[in-house]
Amino acid sequence: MATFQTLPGFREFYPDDLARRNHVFRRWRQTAHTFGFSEYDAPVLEPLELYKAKSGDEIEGQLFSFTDKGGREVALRPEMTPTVCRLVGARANALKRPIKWFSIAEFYRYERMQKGRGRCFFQFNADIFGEPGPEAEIELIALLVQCLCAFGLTEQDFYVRLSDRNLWFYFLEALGFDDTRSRAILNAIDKYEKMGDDAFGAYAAAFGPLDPELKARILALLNVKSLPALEAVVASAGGDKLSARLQDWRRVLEALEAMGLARFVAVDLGVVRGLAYYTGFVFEAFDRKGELRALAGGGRYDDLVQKLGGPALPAVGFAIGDMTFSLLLEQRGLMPAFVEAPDVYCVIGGPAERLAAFGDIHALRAAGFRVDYPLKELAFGKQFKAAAESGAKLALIYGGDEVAKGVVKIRDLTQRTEVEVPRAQVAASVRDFFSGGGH
RNA sequence: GCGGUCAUAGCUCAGUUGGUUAGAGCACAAGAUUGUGGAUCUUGGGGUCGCGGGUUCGAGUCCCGUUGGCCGCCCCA
Repeated sequence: MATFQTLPGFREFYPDDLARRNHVFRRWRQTAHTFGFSEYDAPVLEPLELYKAKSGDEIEGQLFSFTDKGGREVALRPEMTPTVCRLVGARANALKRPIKWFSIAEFYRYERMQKGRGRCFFQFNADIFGEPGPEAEIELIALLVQCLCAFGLTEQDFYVRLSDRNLWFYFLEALGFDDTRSRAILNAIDKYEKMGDDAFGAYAAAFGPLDPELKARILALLNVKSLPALEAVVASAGGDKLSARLQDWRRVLEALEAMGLARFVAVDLGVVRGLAYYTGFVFEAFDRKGELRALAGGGRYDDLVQKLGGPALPAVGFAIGDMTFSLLLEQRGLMPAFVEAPDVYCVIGGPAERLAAFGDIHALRAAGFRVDYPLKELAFGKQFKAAAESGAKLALIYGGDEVAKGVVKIRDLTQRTEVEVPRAQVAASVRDFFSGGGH
C-alpha cells in the first residue's frame, strides 16, 4: 500500500481511464466545431475576488482558496463562467459577432464526495455572447442535445427540461408579488420537486402564509408540461410582458421542432436553478430514468459580464460535467471497449524479419496510422493473441516465407481473412482498407 | 458541516468461538508453444490485512481513535 494517498475527491487517470476521458472530450470538441464554436482556455488559478463578485462571500467555503506567496487571495476555478465573462468583456468590442465559444477544462470545488460529484471534475462549457434574442438559446440547446447524441444516446436516455426565470418573475409580478417575495417564491419552486409543500416554509416564515388562491396559481404554472398548458396558465395572469415572453417561447420551441429535436425537450417550469444570476431561459438535462444527478445545466445571464467589470453584454451558456455523463454512457453500454486500439498490429518472425518490418512500420506511422508490434521476440501464437487483444483491425505478417518472397501477408482480424501483397504496396493496401469502409 | 455504512493482492472477494508461515478467482509475467485468435495446463511475482493505539500468552478477527471509500442530508455556480 502506498504511503501517500491522493487527496480526497481527486481522481487519477490510468491509461484506460484517460482513453475513455479523451474519447468523450474528442466527441464534444468535434461537435462544438460542427456548430461553429471556437475553443478557448484560461488559468486554473484565479483571484478569489472574481468568484466573490459573482456569487457572494459565502462561496469561499466551497472553493479551494489560499493566499499565494505574493499575498494574493486566490482560488482554483470552480466554474468557467466568470472567467469567460472576463475574457469576452475585455475584448467585447473587437470580437466578431456572434461570439460562440467553448472550452473543456478541469474545475475544483471543496465539497463532499458523492455519486457523480467529486472535488475535481471536467466540464464542457459553451456560451454565446452578444445575442439578446432566443436565437442563442436555440443554438445552445441544439448543441447540448447533439453533445449527448454524438455518443449514441437517444430521447429514451435523456431529455432537456426548459424553463424561464423571466416568465416566473413576470407571472409573480402580475399576481402582485414584489421582487423580494418573488425571489423567495423561486427558491421554494427550486426545492418543490424534492420537498413538496414544505418548500414554501421558508417563504411563510419570512412573509407570512401564502394566500391559498395565489399558491394554487403558482402551482399551476409549476406543473406546466407543455406549451398549450403554459399559454393557458399565462393567459390567466395577462399582461404585455407575459405575452411577449410567450412569443419567445414559441420561437424556441418551433426552431427545436424544425431541427427535429422537440422529442428531447420538455417544457417544465419546475426548473429555476439555484443561484440567482440567471435572467431568462434556464435548462437542465437529465437521464430519463431519473437515477443520476443533472447531466448538464445552463441558461441566460444577461447581467453578469457587466457585473464583472465588462460592458453590458447579453449571454447564454451551459455546461456538461464529465462524471455523471460518463456514468450514463457506462450504464448504457455506450463507452467503446477499444477507444485506444491500434489500426495495425505487426506479427514478426524473427530478428531478420523484424528489420524488414521496421521500414513499413515507420512509413505507416508517418502516414498517420497507429501501428504496434511486439518489442521482443515472441512465438507466432502469442503474437496473434496479442494482435487480437490489441483491438487492431489488421495484422501485418512478416514471417520468413513472406520476407523471402518480398510480400507481406495482411490479415483482416475481424473477418479472419488474409491476402498477400508485395512489400511495396503495403502502405497503399492499408490505406485502401481504412478508407474503404473497412472500419 | 451532519448521519449511516464499509476498508484483506492491481480488481472481485473468502478467512471458523481470537490460534502455526493470510487464501481463491480474475488480471499480470514465464514456460508448455519456431506460422494463425481472447483457450488449456504448469510455474511465478505481488499483502505492514487502510493507519495508530489498546485488550490478550496470541489480533485480519475484539475495543478506542484516525484516515479514506460508498450512500444520504446541506449545497450544487
